[in-house]
Amino acid sequence: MTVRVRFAPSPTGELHVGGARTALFNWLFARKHHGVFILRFEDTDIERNRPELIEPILESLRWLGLLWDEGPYFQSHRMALYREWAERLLKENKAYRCYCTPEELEEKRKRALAAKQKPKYDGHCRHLTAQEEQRFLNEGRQPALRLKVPQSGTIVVEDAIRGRVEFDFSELDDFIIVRSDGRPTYNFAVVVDDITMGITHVIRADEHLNNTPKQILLYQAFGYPAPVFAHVPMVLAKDRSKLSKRHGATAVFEFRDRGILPEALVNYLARLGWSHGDQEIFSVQELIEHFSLQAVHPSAAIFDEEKLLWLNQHYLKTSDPKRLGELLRPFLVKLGIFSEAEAHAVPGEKLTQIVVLFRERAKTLTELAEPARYLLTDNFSYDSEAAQKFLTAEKVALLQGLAGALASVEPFTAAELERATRAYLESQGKTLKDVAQACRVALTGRTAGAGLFETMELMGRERVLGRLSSVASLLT
RNA sequence: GUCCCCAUCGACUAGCGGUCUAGGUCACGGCCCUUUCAAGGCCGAAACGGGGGUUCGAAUCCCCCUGGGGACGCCA
Repeated sequence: MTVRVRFAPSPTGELHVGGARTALFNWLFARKHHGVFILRFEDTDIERNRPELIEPILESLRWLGLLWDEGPYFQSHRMALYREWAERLLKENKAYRCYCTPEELEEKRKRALAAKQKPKYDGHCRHLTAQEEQRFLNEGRQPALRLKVPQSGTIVVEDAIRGRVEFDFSELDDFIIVRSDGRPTYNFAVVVDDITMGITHVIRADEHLNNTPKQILLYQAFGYPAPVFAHVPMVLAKDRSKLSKRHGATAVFEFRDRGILPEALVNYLARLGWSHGDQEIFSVQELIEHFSLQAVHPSAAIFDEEKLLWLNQHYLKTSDPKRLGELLRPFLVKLGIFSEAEAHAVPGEKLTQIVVLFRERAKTLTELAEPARYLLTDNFSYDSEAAQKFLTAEKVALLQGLAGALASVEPFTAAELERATRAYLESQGKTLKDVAQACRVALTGRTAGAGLFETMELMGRERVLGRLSSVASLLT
């Protein structure tokens, strides 16, 4: 049987890293088993739905490379189907109409909670007579539909990650499957969808484990075998609480915008809660090859940005510089270094050179783009502390002399520049160490950076000579 | 309150009864390399939550406690 899995977000927020990991596990599982990865939007909650979020979620998945084979489907387009399936349960006497109002139910729930009891529906409408129903109808009440749940017994969930999990029917109640306005509830729509879409493996977040017995009951009511369930552990913030906005970046887009590479996020997310021996770095191909639900660690995992950053740097160091250079352009704009048009006009070769020179010093594309400010423009500032420390009168004189020595270097390459610089310093009885930092500050405004001569080459003769000879103006 | 899940270094994890004086990675500390910062190399500190069992033997199996998380909606 072909493996068919689905990722089913609800369009109530951006795609966050927890959801992204769930999607990734589904995708990997599908690819590994040559199966089908289906995308489905669970948008039956008309109050909280935000249709404008659908495209960003799709774009997040595309950016991560998690392309779906089928869909996206929308539950909101499948209302007739749900109605039909609900009708069937009603006809077979497996479900019944409930005329209790949300207000009445809320009242009962509060009372139960206050009495420190588990809130459960009391079966009030389970055995209504025709006259009673008519009376409710006359009052103008719109019934919801509830599933008849056995009062006793147990139901077993065989979870691919957690093993056997047992639930007692006494924990369950006759839950609502269709709202009084005719829209299906989550548990009902999910099961109808998973059955009709032929889902073989339900890989989803841990928080749904408690819903699973209800869903299995629905499978039984419909007379279909349940799929394999796999509940993946939650992704937690540093303080062990559920990841949320107050913890900083959580949305996939935020990481993209900060200059995280998709392959780094994918690698990180895959390795969060899953492992394959001691291996840390995985290509997508390796991930597909080695992924298994059995190897998913069952406990919740804390999202560690430091490790993500380390992986990001790894991919910055090892990816094709040309590709990375092109990725830099939007960051040039975002950092205010260039206008859109200017960023577009920067020769690709320059960007590639920046990548090669700085990739070992940057953890993100943002950091990688930063040096372009002093490399490619004159609109940069000097670190006054550094200037004060390194640009002494003696050093300034030396640098001005150096400007003269470098004026006619040909070609203007790192190797030639180093030769000329060392020769000049030797003639002055100085070493490179004596002037390197001062020179760096004069050229870049800062004390940290790439190799001095490589920096000069990339900067170009005009900027180097100009900055060295005008260095006196920086004296304070 | 009830139910469910989880429990190895600060973090992610390896470990699936003896090979564990518990391994790897991130972060952290030190040293080396070095024109700075990085990168890299080497070294180091750092964990089986507690208590009972089972067993010749337990990080590994069972129970209890504790701790953390989740669910208990006409939300998903």
